[in-house]
Amino acid sequence: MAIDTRDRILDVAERMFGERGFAATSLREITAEAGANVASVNYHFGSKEALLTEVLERRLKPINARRLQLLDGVEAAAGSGPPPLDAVIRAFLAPPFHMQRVWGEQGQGFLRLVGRIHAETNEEFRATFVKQFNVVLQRFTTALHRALPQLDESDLSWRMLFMVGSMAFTMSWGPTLVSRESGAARDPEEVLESLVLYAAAGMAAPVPVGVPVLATAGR
Amino acid sequence: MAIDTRDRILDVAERMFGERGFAATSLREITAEAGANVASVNYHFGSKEALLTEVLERRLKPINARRLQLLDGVEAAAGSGPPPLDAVIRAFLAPPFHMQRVWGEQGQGFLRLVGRIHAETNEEFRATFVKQFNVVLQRFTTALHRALPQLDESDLSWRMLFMVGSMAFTMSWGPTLVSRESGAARDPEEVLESLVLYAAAGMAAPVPVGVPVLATAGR
DNA sequence: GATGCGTTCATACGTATGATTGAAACAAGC
DNA sequence: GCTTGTTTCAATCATACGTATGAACGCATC
Repeated sequence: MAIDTRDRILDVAERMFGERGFAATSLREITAEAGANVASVNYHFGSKEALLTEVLERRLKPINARRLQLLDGVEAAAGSGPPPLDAVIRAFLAPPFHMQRVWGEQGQGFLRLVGRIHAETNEEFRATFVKQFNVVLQRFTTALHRALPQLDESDLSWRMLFMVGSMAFTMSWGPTLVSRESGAARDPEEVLESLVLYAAAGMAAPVPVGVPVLATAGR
Repeated sequence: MAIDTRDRILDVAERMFGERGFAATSLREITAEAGANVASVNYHFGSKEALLTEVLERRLKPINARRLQLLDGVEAAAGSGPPPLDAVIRAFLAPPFHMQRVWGEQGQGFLRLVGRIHAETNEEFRATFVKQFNVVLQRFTTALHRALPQLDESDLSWRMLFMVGSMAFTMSWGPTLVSRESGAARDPEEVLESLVLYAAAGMAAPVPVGVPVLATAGR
């Protein structure tokens, strides 16, 4: 075999988890396709869940690191003023799309998995996943708040949820769409730019009119 | 028991599929909680997959019917002119949020399931799901195209993907977020309005400038 | 060429799964 | 009160699962 058993397992698991989901993929399928023994997963990773964690971390760490790096650049360029909205958004959205190109076909499987991971596994695992994400989220929340001072905390949180949703969904379904409708096919970079444009406009949408109800005494 | 075994199974399955996912939920767990025998699922529905189909259709049919009904109203009001963008978007997004109120807590479980279903099950099942959705998608694509004539077909498709992504993600994660950060908590109707505002702005974002390839992706 | 160590292997364990069966319980019509 | 059709039940099926075990292998180092 060309590469390490451990890496082959990671690659195959990444793709299969992305295609069928975590629970629906058996270790036997993974190891069979990876040309390894069933026991090798438990030898190298300890358990199926630990394998998933490893699959995610392998890709997620550099992505999140890159996000922070890009944000650093954006904030440095902005000096003491508010950072440009689209630059902040691009710093957040670009890394996964770029990795897609760097990692090739393998990376694509991972993106689908990330799109899925939000929906799969149990609550505690989601918590682990979110935790890893928390530093990034914190930094970008602050930056976006500076770029959009007219939004209150609640509006900003929801709009970030919307943005992440678009991203996750695009990662998970984009490949399917591209392969089906040739009309909509485009380069990942183009999709990224479309998404940045869309998200920036959505983020900058007018503040919701102060609905009279407003029983939120807490603020 | 108060109601039919069949309905009890549907209710429990809806909630459990939403909470843990399809593959990770066993028929035994469902029937145990529903106070029914394991065999009852196969008696009433034929298989586990058929149960999922039934769970989805029960809620999805009225939602999609309502979407088309609302769109009819919007288009009738617009006469021969282009329909207002936010009205079209609201016609699409409102039904699931309204049903959430009508159906109460049960409906919430369903929304999470819908948010998930995009990511779960095999490809063929996704196809079935999409097919049911196709008429709705077609109608709304046309309407949006009339509201946004400056967008070409490809841009429109991608932006609709972004919009559906926000919606699905919000359905799946909204409840979790609301329960965690009390600061972000709000009425489903308010969330809907935020989402409509966000999506309308994103949809109406300026057409992407025709960038020539622009290979300088990462600064 | 023996030793030690990281890796891979065939194989088995106990459990859980979705599905099926045939009998029992039930309700309704006559 | 028997009949008929529907629904529920306990029990069982074959299969698949994640994990564990201990022996074999590859290959350095001595």
